[in-house]
Amino acid sequence: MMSNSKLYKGSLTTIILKLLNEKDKMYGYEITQKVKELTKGELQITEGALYPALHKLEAEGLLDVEVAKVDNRLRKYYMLTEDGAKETVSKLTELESYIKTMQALVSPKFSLE
Amino acid sequence: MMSNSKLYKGSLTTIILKLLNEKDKMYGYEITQKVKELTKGELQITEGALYPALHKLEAEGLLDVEVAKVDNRLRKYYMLTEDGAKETVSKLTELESYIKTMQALVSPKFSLE
DNA sequence: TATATATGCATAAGAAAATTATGTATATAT
DNA sequence: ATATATACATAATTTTCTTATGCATATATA
Repeated sequence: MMSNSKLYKGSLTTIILKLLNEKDKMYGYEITQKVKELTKGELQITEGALYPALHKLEAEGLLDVEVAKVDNRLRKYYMLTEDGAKETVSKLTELESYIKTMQALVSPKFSLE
Repeated sequence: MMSNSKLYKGSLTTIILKLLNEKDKMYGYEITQKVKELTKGELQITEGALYPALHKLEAEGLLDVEVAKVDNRLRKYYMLTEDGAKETVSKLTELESYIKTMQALVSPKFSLE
């Protein structure tokens, strides 16, 4: 995670889960490139943040891993488990809620009801 | 800061600055109540997060402080400095950018250009 | 009258999630 | 030959929060 904003703290898990929800399996480096592409370079996921996050999600049983060798280089493909798919929905709901809450705080026109 | 979500990390400074941009001076406890009201209880700022954050903003020269005694109880009123007003604009721009970026990541229809 | 709740501040210990710096290794372009 | 891209990993440190605790006064309630 690297950007000029501190707001992304806490968002990495949500991002990983969402990407894996759209593409059934991805490897670490691929995730960093996809995020860079989707955000036009605005958000660069650092390896020091990404790999520990992937390991944690795997340890929690939200991701399964599958090792492959491509062009003589190692790749670790990650995919959502059933629990991971549920957690993705939950995280996306949280994100939506967060955005609404922040809009209510900073722009009165978005008041909550 | 206390809620069902972990996404609020990094948002507290933005919230404080924005509230002080709308009301020229506020004290800590008042900020916690205002946030609770605006978010319908969704977001509860804890004292352990708020007071250190206020002290840090003061140390950075973004806030000025003014002590008052009301009903025999102490209040520390905080207000934006000139730098604080500039930083508020910057933080709100960051928040807007964060929301757009996250929407681009989680909902393809909000792609960045 | 005792006691809980609200108001108002503060800090310390610990956890979570990043940043920054390293390290290893292969493939490809200059 | 050398830099850049691909691909993984971890360790030290920093930031920001949670949880717990402490002090003190005012007010509502049992």
